[in-house]
Amino acid sequence: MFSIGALSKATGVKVPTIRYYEEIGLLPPAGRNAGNQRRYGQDGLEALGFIKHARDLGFALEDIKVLMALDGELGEDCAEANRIARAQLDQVRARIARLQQLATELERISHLCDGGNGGQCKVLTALGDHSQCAADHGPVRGAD
Amino acid sequence: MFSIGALSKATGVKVPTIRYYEEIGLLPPAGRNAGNQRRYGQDGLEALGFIKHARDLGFALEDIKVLMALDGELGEDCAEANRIARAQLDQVRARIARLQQLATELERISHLCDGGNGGQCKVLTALGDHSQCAADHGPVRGAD
DNA sequence: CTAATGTCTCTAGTCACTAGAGGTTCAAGA
DNA sequence: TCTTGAACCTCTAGTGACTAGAGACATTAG
Repeated sequence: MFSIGALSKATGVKVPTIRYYEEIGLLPPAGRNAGNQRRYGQDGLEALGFIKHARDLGFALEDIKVLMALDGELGEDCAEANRIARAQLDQVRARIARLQQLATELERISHLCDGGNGGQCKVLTALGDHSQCAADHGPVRGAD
Repeated sequence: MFSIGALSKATGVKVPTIRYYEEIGLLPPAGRNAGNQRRYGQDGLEALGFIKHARDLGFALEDIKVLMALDGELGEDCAEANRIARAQLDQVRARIARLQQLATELERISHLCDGGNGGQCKVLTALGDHSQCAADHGPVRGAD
């Protein structure tokens, strides 16, 4: 039996985060001891480990909820799990492409300063003027 | 003179977002017409354009605030602007590296399903078990 | 003049946590 | 057994960068 602190150490997930996961229904409500403190068994450890790893891979909590539900189903729907994983992969690839454009653009802007300051900051000018951009970078939004 | 809607169209920043920028002090409070509606001039257009472009490049609103303050200073502190731009570039590069590891890991997990389902979903197993991972990917956190 | 669209303020919701207050329980040492 | 300090409890509020909606007022085209 683990306390919440022991579970936290074992998984690397912070204590308030574990409570938060329980609150939003991602983790089933933990059993309590006589003093109302949470106690976890092996299944709790495994569930939180799953969540942690999936989060590290960039999955949204909603996706993780679906994946965990699949895990409990008869036959474990591999197709659906794979679909979610591939969708996540697509997102990650898209984000990489996007960030690479930004890196290129930022490098360009950054080099404008290398030659010194001719009365006006070219970095600020470049940041203000999209039309100077080589590529048509759009916005990057969304989490990890 | 632009209305807030016209400014929105001109810059691609949504109307509530413009009001939000004003609220947090990123944009100076707009002048109002007789009916209490915001009216913007060329300077408003330029300021919002600057913000939009910087946001597209991934800068945080706080950084943008600093950059805009620099822009108004005598001599325009190029060194400081450049420092912020380079810091942003470093962040972007780090995020790219991180995401590339994740993509590799997700590809591996995703391929586990290609051979069909032998009674247990290997995707779910792989997601649950970090020890199967080739690289030691950590968490990816933080916005763009 | 009327109807439709635009704008106003205000509140609350999003995501995935994080921080802090104020109180209770546990575990180890004296 | 007592004490102390760490760990735990619940609850509220804050983060960043918006987004959504309600209900009211303003503008504009026909």
